[in-house]
Amino acid sequence: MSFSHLGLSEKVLAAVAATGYTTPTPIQEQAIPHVLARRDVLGIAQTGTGKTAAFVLPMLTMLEKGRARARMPRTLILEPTRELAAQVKENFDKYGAGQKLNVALLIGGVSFGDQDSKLTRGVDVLIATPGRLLDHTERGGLLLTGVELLVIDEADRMLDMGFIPDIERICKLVPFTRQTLFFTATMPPEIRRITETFLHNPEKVEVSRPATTATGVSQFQVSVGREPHEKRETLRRLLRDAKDLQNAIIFCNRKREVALLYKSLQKHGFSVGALHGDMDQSARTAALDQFRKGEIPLLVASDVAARGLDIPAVSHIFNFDVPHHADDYVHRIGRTGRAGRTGTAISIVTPLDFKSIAAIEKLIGQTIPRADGGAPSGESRAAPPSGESRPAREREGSREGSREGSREHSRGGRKPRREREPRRSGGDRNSPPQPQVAAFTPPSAPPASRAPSIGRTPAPQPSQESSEPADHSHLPAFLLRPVRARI
DNA sequence: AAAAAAG
Repeated sequence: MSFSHLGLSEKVLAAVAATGYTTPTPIQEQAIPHVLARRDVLGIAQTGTGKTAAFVLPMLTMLEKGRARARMPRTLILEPTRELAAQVKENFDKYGAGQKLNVALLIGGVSFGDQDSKLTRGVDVLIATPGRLLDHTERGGLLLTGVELLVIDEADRMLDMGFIPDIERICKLVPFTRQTLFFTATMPPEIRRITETFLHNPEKVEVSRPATTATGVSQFQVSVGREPHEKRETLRRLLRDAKDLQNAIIFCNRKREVALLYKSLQKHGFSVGALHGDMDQSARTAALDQFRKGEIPLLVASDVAARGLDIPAVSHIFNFDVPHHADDYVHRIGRTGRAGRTGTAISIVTPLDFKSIAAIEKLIGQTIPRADGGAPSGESRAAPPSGESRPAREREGSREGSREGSREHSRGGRKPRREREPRRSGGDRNSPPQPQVAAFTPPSAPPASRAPSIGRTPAPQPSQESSEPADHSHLPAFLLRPVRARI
């Protein structure tokens, strides 16, 4: 199976080849020919399935002919969040490098004027979030009557976010005869209804979605009391003890909590970024960039980061707060274990969260093993602590690429288990000497007094005190904030 | 109960 017989242009094939991809994903293989045949497509797929390229590549092929007129974009892509919009833009930049295509990003939080002047010059591809797009159309700087192809991405999420009325308005502004590509991860009744009005005789393309959680993701829960500081202490300990932790997204339910936890982790010396919707767009972009590049290993985030964001190599997800919606849990932990990799997802659970956890377990059809000792409900303690994710590691065999290969293996302390030193050095070869390590030694301990948690792990945990004051001594170097403060 | 998106 290769890209070459899907009907893509030479230029696009060359661009794909240049990125190193050789085999289309199922959604790409199924959708691309239909898109090129100018059919409407109903795509049921989540991010991580290669969905974005499934529309970007054929669009690039189709756009090779013709050119844009002022204020009249030829194609329009709607995304629920600014970050997703930016991510799609990057795809056009990557695959469309050889084409002199005008691609514009219309999102909130950034200069309106720049966007307007770009529209004036004419754009082939407009990628937008609904609010800012409507802002432009209402001010008259944008005409959608020339749109030949409309992409509605992450439709179910737009529904959750209350965007559907906006989408309906936008759909009235584009020609009835346009081609429409509609992507959604799920098919709730409301979404089914709008597909009937937005799409004309669509080709349905469905890829087996990991309806719940990817198989390569080891999930655990850790019980704590309800005091905020207990959760923070527990998180720090989990971060210190996690095995194979390369980077992690730490989800909170509220923006305020994101800000708070971010500050707390910073105070404790962690190299951490934050991401939520009340931050400046520039700060959002910067945080995400740094996290993607590996400059910052930890990202505290609201659910703005829960869906769709494509960060291929997230090793750990922490739910600092258990999401109240089971769906959100699935989306959050979907940020790890991507592209066949393995990952670990750990939820910090207070007594207030039992109902949510029950709902989550029901949805995903499995129980989430406890990584801690005392199960308040008087249950087992089963699982290995935190990042152990033993099954994942064994399955894995060898780590992907050498990229950051050095970081893992850092665990110390615990049982030696399977020497892998030889491979380690191999893996390090290409990476810069990484400070690191010795780190994950079972640090001078979890607040042993603190009941819950991982405290009782196989490893003998010296019971000392971890007094709130920053105790960096046991942090893996890469988790540490550089001395010279960055901002 | 909260997040996101327009200001």
